[in-house]
Amino acid sequence: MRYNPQEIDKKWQARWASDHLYKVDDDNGRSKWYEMTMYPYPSGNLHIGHWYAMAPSDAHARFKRMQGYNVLHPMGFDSFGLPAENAAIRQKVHPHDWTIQNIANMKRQLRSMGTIYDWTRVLSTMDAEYYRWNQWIFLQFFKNGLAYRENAPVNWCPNDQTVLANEQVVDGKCERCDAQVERTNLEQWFFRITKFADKLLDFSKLIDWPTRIKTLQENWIGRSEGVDISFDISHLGVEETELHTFTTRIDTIHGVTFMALAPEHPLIEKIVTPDKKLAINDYIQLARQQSEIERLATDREKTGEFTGCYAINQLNGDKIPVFAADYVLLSYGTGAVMGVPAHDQRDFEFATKKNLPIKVVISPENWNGEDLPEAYLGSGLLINSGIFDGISSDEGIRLIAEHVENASFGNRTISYRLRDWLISRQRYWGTPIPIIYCSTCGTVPVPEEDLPVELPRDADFQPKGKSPLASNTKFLNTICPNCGAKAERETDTMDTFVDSSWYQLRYVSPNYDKGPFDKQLLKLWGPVDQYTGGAEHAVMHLLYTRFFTKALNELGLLNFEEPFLRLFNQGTIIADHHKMSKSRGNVIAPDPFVESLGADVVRIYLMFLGPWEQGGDWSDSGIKGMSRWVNRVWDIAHIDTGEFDKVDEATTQDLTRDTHKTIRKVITDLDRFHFNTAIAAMMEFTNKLGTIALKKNVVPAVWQKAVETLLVLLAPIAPHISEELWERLGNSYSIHSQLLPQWDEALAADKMITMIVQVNGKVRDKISVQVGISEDEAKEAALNSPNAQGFVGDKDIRQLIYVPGRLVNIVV
RNA sequence: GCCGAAGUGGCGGAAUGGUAGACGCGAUGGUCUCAAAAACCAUUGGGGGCGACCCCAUCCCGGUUCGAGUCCGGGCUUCGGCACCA
Repeated sequence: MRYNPQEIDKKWQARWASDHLYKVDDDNGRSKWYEMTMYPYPSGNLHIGHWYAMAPSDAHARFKRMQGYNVLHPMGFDSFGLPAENAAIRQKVHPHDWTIQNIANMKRQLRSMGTIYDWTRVLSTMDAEYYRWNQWIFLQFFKNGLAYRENAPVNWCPNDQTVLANEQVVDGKCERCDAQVERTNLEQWFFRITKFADKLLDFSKLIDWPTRIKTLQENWIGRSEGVDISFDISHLGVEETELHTFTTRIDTIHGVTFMALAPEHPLIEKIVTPDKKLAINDYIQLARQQSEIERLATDREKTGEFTGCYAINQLNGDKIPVFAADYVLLSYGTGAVMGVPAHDQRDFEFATKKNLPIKVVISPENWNGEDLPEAYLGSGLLINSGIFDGISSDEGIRLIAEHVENASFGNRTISYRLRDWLISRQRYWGTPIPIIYCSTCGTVPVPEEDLPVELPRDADFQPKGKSPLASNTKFLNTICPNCGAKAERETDTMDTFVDSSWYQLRYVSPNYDKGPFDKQLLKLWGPVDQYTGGAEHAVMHLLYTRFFTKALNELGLLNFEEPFLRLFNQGTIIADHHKMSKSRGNVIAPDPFVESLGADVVRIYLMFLGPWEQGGDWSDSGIKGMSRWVNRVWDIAHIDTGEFDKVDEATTQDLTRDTHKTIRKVITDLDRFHFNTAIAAMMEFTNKLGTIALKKNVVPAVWQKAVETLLVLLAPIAPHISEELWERLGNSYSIHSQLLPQWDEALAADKMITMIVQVNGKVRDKISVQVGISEDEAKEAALNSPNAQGFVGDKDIRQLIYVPGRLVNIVV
């Protein structure tokens, strides 16, 4: 009887389903372990990248289960989003129907992997019973000032006819459709994530996150301490009497020779002098056509236009020309820069281009007044700085900040690169924002009891520059919940990152209808102990969900502050040394391999390819090795020990030792996601069993134990074949309800070891010695080694290095 | 430009500062077969020697150490992320 994966996979998948083997009890007396992998977008097919994320995480969750934990390892679908809407536009399929079909297919594929997902807990974000709680959370945020509406410049994708967050613009192009992004203004809903900037910088409550991800988030938040300093423009006769700018280098304030405003800065239109108006308007038009990313390109020449106006530096009375310059961003700081060409490289380039004076206020070492070839960014003694001359620039930062605060020219402040989270989408396939606009009462939140605001099935979702919901009058027209007058609904929907910002809370009680989650059950399960997923979500998803957790915590809805205590990022899988892509034609489809070789072989290969953390290189020939191994395990499990007639005590002891060594290696490796080396250890063990099977020289009971151990260790990785062989060996169902064996250090310990004999650090001999050998005995044995003696000769022995259990190094 | 990760046989990859190349793929030879496939056995970093063995070898150049793939300094290359952040 040969191993027949097609039959065995189906047999056990059906049995596990009908027995509800993976149904999770909320409280079964064991310690909880909540392990999640990032849920997929239901694009229609699980590709090998999905498998690469899910098979190892499933194996790890199974491993924890067999360690005795009560494991929750759920699965769901990120089912709102643009691809469904694009498919609807292209293929005239309703996004709902398209997504439902895809989910059905992907569920089938996920089952074919032999996963432990509890399908009674599956969630899908497009369900009204899910997104109503998006709306509910939105209302809580709104009531607590964490959601607000503002007219703001946004990235506009002309192709998708929609707004993109800065984070979703890649290389000046739309992340999803690659169209060149433009800039425009719209009324948008925001979540006030910036309020949590400092809390998000605090990683102290995390148990284990990659430093890399923490650094990325730190840089993304981009906290910098500085001074908000104002320049006097009261003489210009406009409403504003001061021009505010943020600087981290207040010590260079006396070196300001120009001001640069972002072209979109509202002040520009007001202050521009009549003779400059034409040129400025042209410049603003030009800047508007450029995406933010284009404007930020470092190799670009600095451009700008003089507004004809001057601002007054209140520290020294200098008259400073004000420019519009597109290297200044409206979205950072105050949208205005004080230009200090001598001590900032960008300002230096701008000043050079515009022939502006370069005034040195920090003296570089050994500087004797010549022109600077580039900006001097270092510290030094202040010069040309009035009463601050002669003090160090580092001290200047403190003293001048104090001075401007006392003089009411400015305030010490903290600026962040992080911007508030724009959640409005002018799209159909998403969560409607639960807001009503009334001509009398203004912006009115939908009462909680009226939730969900359901997404209507019929809508014209062809993009027309505004939300498809705006053309659905049945949806649009409503009654003001406040005064009963005719009113209109908000027609924007929410960013799908809202869905994924709290889904981990919903899995705990996916059908709960009195709130987003059952608080009691969440006390039991939350927070997530282990999260796994790709590093591409380092800043967006992971930052947003941390923000949600902290905000819900602050609103008293959660008793913890971090969503994911441990995070593991797997690498990406490539094929034949290249990134998989349709154009290259090297995309691996998992289904054919599952059909021909079985799910277990595909699972094993994905985990064997390389370290999970670093990704792996798939090759069609490599997977054959896994098939061979699994077949060898099959054969070994079928060996009849009745024929073992040359029993040898020493070999039997070796087998016991190898069994315990293998347990130790596999368990410690699986715990740390080192699947590849755990599998290698099991292969080695299999090879040893194969040799023994030929020699028939061990005690049958020890053999039996060794084979069963191998199967139990294999179970998390290859659930089907291990279950089948477990049954064939006469054990009771199910192997997946077994506990992993414990290893015994004493039994795993070697008796004889190979000791290395080195002469001057070079290996000259390998001798077999007792484990407990004393230092003196070891040294003597080393000196007596004939091989080593040949290299020592009659030279003086200067030193003998002894490393217990390892080597002796003879230094001559 | 900045930040991060990585560079080891023909290939994917193993190696608490202590036997470099575990495990697997591929290749070569053999067994089985009419033949092939599959499977199994053996060999497989390069060079030298009849041989026990010897020399060289972990991107490059230095350093620390009895001993470096591993630690330190400098450089090169690849991949990933971020990027005029005032």
